[in-house]
Amino acid sequence: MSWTDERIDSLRKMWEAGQTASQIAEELGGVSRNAVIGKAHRLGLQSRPSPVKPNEPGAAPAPAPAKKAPAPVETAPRPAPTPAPMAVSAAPIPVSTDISAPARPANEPILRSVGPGGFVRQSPGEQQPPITPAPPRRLVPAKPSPEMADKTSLLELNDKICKWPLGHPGEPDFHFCGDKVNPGFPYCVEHCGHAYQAQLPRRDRRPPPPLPFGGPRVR
DNA sequence: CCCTGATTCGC
DNA sequence: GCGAATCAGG
Repeated sequence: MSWTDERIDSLRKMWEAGQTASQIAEELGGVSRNAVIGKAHRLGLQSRPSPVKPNEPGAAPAPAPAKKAPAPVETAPRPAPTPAPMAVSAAPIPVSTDISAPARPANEPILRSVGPGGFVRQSPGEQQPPITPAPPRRLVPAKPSPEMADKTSLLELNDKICKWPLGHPGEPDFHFCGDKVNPGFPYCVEHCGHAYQAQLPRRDRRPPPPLPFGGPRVR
């Protein structure tokens, strides 16, 4: 594989979006994690918070046992590491379900029970969902933008809507189908047609584009 | 062990 | 320029 303009562009975007080198490599395909890192550096991409970098030039009495190359200690003024702002989407997602909490008479006491371990159970109409679960690390920071307004985000997935991904993780407009699911499946009828074929895929991920012909017969 | 990014250096 | 090998921290 070679670094075509497109691939370099993808690398740039994903790197800047905070994807790990492994993820980028996997996504691009045909390259190793090392290749991605190497390329990123050659491109002059800003290194993101590395697990192994908090270097202070001031005190360096440490022996630093260089086995191979006694590298001349270069204290290049590294630009401030980009803090990679995790945009927590304070999404006021309208959980419109039919379990609409009926307004409880104000004077009626809240019924709670205490479960094993001492935690307090909430009563049915009492769910307070203000706590947005911290998105798993590695997720691309949410970008609250108008373009995303009607896109189904990861956080909005549930059992009733199609989870078919559109676009690629890390790209700004990545989202999910969001249509009503084919009952019993995670996708809508249309995408079930894509997901379930005569035989499920092997270990591969993306056969379609880069195969002029020669690959397994694709309809 | 796993993961991460950084660096080196032969090609 | 490329990337495997290696390093080193979490």
